[in-house]
Amino acid sequence: MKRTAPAKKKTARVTIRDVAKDAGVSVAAVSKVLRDAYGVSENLSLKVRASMKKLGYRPLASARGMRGRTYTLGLIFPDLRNPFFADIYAGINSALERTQYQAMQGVSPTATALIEAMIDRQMDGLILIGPNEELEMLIETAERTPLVAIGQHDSSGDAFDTVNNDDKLGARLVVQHLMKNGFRNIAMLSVSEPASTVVHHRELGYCAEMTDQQCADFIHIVRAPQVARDVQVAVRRLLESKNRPEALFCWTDLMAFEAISVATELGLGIPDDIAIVGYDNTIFCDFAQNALTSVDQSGELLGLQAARLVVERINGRTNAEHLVITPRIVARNSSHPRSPHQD
DNA sequence: TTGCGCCCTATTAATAAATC
DNA sequence: GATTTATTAATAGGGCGCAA
Repeated sequence: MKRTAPAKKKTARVTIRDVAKDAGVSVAAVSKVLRDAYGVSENLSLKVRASMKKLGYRPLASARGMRGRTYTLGLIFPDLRNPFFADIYAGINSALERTQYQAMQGVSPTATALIEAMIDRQMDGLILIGPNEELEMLIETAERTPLVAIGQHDSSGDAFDTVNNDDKLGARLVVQHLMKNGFRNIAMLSVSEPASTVVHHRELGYCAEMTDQQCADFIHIVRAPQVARDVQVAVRRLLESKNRPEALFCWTDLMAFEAISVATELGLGIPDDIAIVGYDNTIFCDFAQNALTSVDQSGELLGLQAARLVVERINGRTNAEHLVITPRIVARNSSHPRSPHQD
């Protein structure tokens, strides 16, 4: 029995053809208006835009993708809990505001599957934030799609662009600041897994400055998995130990807040019993109960530059740019000089 | 099951038409 | 005649229908 052919699905979607017909111009003319391409009169542009508005036309990303552009960027964040990533996101958004590009986000500590998914969906370029992938893998990805990494210090050659803050300098600034305020026995709270190049650089900076300040004997790095419970256990052990440090440099604000919480629970005064410094200068540093000294690495600027670079890559730039932003310390109560009547 | 050809939608190179 | 503006035809990757 002959099966009746299914009725041809009538696409409700308005296409460039419908717009062209309505405006009385060619589809190519509409395409040019869409892309702000050269060779379109003001008059024609107005006509086309009026028709697009009237018909509610939206360009179809997949169809644009066939010709090489979807005007979509993929952002991959390692997690959503750290408010620092919101600063980066704000920067990316403000850079894209005046462009046709839209950013789509994904969240995964191991970006590999998400990278594939975004390439499958024909994203024009990717911005990876704090990627933990092997350098090899990043380079291989960069061969397939324009790529910019924020927070990746390994030398990538020309394969992809990087945007970083000077993490070694940031850590040095912390040590210098604490020394200036009278703290010499400074421990560092770091992360064990996954160990990104960012963590590594902060540890290097901490060690280098401690050595330069003749305090190499005090160098003490505590590494905990980036899980609230594990951090609390590690901090508690450190603060309860016989040779408790005078100050604790935490590799992110998020860890510093954990440290503040544990210190408070133990009845320790901040900064008289233990000074605490974070990194990222996230909004919660300003809250009175935290008053956390931190390093500002301007997440917004990092995001803004990354977005600019990836669009440049998409437009054909092949040589790499490696931007480094200078961090600055923002002092608050958590690291003020200790009260004079302390021993 | 395989393979051909068409369709989907938007862009672009080549070309034609309009304007100064 | 030169320059600007708009059109036509070719094209992209993958899904789908149809014939072999």
